[in-house]
Amino acid sequence: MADEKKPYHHGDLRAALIHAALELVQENGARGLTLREAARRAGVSHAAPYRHFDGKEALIAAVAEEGFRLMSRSMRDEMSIAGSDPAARFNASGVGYLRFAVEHPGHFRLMFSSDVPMDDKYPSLAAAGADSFGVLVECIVNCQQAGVMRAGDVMEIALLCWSQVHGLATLYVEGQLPGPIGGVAGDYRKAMAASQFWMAGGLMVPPRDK
Amino acid sequence: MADEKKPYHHGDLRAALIHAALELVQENGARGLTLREAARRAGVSHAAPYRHFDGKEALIAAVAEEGFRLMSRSMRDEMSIAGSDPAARFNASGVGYLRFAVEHPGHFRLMFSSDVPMDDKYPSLAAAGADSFGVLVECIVNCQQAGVMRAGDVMEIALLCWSQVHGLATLYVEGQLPGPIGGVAGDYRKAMAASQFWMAGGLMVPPRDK
DNA sequence: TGTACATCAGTGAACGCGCGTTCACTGATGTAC
DNA sequence: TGTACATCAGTGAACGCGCGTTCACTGATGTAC
Repeated sequence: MADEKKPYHHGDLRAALIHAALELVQENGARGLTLREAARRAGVSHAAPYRHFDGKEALIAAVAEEGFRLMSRSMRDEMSIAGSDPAARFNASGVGYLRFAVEHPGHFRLMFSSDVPMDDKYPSLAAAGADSFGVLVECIVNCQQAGVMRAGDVMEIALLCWSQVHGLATLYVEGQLPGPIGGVAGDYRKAMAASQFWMAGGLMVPPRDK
Repeated sequence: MADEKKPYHHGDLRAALIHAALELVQENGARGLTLREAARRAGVSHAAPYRHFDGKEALIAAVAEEGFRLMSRSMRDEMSIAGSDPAARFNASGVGYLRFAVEHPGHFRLMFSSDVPMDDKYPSLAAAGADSFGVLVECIVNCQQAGVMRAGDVMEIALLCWSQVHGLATLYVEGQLPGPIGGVAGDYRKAMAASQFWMAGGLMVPPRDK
């Protein structure tokens, strides 16, 4: 890729820039993501990106959007493997979420950082995010219909489920977990199994009705 | 404060810098935190901070450390209000965590960002973080001893509890939540009540033993 | 109580740096006739 | 098939900026005698 004699036109600079941006985020966090360095890695002058993105913000938006798409895919992949049982699929969506975070920590971090613009200026980004959330909602509705999850406001339940998995993912990805529990969280299948146990009511002893 | 005739010595520049740094993070995120601007706000030349901090990293560490202390206090305050019942205190620790995040979103964000150095270079920061975590662990142990929480590896349980609350806090603080559920999460007492319900086994219908 | 001196907490100029963005430009590509 | 021309995708120099950090300095404070 670097040894080819360089043609004047890059071919797919847009994709190359997104890819480079990702590497940068992975390596040095959001601070490491600069237009100039991304251009450098794509083997192109620092002004070239402006042919494909309005500015830095637009590049970040594109990276985040791709992230949500990859995450949705990861969730759906796990769900397919899980088969048709609604509870298993619900659980699998969480596994997919965690797997994405563990495998692409930098990407994950950027997606949920305050650097991504949440304007109406990037509707396709918003759509990609909504789609990921939709996968979870769909799982919950299916569980409710199958009678394996209590009835109740779907959004509220989704918030709790999302929080659980997102919290796990965040703490792991930020490296905030001390050794022993870092290991548990890093093993996303084990972590999901544990949280599934929790979700099934395994943690607290329900208070007796008086 | 700004109208006093300025003495040559500041008085408590160290604290003033931490305070200014916090404002900056609150206003413009981690990117907005610069030594020069913090010095500016403290009414002092841009070189003065070097009398009190080794460099930017040390300032960030100090800010994060203060954050963990405030968070621990918030948790303990709620626990005191909750009284002596172990389950109530456990729940209150979560309320305190969420309250801190809701009331100091910028501080919270910084504390868990990858900008805070997690070297051994800042042992008091590590200690402050460990103390916060210790509050949670203590609550869990008390619940187990009182028989209101299942026995089991404390660290693993702590990880799950922490994830739940941290996820809620993070999603809220990052403004990632769409309108309706953003409201639920923003009301930290309501959110904790909901997640408490979950923890008590209210979400999934436990699978029947075959 | 007064004085010499060390120490401490600030100042302000200067450094080098990499950044985002703009601009006039040039090389490559595609299309109309 | 050839040619003129519009369009597109890059280049490279230049801009202004704010940053972190260093340095020699000076004003204020405290302490020993």
